[in-house]
Amino acid sequence: MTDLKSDFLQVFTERGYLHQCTDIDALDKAFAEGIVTAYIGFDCTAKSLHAGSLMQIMILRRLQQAGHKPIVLMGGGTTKVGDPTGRDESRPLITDAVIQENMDGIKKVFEKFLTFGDGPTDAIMVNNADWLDDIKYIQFLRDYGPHFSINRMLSFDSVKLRLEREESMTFLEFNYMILQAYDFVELKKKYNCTLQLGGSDQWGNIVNGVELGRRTNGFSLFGLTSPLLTTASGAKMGKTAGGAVWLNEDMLSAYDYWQFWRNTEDADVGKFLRLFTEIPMDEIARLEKLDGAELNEAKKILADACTEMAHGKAAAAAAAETARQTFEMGQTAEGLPTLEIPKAELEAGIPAATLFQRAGLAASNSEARKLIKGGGAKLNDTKIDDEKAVLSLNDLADDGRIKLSAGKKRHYLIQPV
RNA sequence: GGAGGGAUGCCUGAGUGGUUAAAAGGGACGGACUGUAAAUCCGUUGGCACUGCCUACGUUGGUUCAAAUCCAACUCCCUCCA
Repeated sequence: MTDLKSDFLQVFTERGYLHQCTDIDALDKAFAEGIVTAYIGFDCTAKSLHAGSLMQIMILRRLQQAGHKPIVLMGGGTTKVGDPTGRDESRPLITDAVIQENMDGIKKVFEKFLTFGDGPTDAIMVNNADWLDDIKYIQFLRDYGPHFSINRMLSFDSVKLRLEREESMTFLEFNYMILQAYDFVELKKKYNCTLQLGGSDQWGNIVNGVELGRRTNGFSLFGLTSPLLTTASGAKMGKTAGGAVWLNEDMLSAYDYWQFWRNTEDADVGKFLRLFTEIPMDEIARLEKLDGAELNEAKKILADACTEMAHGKAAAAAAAETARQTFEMGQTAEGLPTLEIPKAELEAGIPAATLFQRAGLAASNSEARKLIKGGGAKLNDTKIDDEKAVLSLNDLADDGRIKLSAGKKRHYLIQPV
């Protein structure tokens, strides 16, 4: 690989986003010469994206900062088909109404990371249902079918793995890669989009689009992928005790989001700082060299920066302060997640296990009881010994609340009203 | 259309009439040690009104004192043949 000239690709490489490119020199040239329009597709399978998609979001943000135009492609159409990539079995079919709802939720995230508008480098968001919904089947087959070889399609990982594992794959899913390829061509025609970005698992799909564009219209398109992110211990990015690390605040509080980043493994701190923050490289180099416990400072900076971007400065500061009081001072902090409960109910007495369950610290009463039995449950920072303990107004702390803790990290306030 | 194989808890996977809420591993959660890290060790891992009861081994029905285990039908998956 020759030296890169474009700002974007330099940053892209140095921060660790680069995995593969169809033609990096030509792409570099394009970036250096003018505005490049690039897109990433997102599935609408949930109401919010989670941390697993954050790298792709950051890439679009970087792209825009470097003076190029990002397109967020919502897979309103392709979600109806379902991407088989990395899937052991077919996804359940999602209805149009759910897809719409999911799209609305996902949009909110992008507004925090990108600037949308009509300007030359303003981001736009488009929905592939706009062109996929009205495809004429025979026409489509005749126009695009001849450019896809079944032999080749069977050799793609998304298909091959499924076949090897002896899992069934429907014709519906088999078509996904064709539609994604078609998306790229359509975006080129509509918006002069010449680059598709994505995770390395999307490579096959992306290459298909590049080739389809060349064969049908002689377009010169590019594909650029980023590594699939796992933590140092091999876990998939974006999962934690409570489930997925959602980016929308109504799905995961800013405090929990901050905690997620604060709990990053040592070995990942440098990588995460590069990928998920905009802290300058020399500063990151300094931070990741910190030794032992000092590295915790770097984790806080990481958590601050990430939370700021997703939830705003104020929310990030509040989350950091809550964490500081809770973990460093051992106090009961204002900003902890709080459950309100009618005073009368508490007066009558509530089993501790029930309260843990209602606060979401345990999935069921049994689980809560096991937590208490295992010595992991605390009431106002004191271990609960009796799994049948009943809480009442007598258990309120001096500030009139109850603090419940499950393990060392998960805390909840119970506020009588 | 025909022949054969299969479906077990969050996942992988053992179990082929009672001692099975179901081996083992993984994951997850909790504890100890730490630095809100990793590694390691220990414990827990279907639900509930919890020394008991209920639900569970693809679905439905049957045999039996007793079924994840035997039988029948059905559903879905896989392989081979046409």
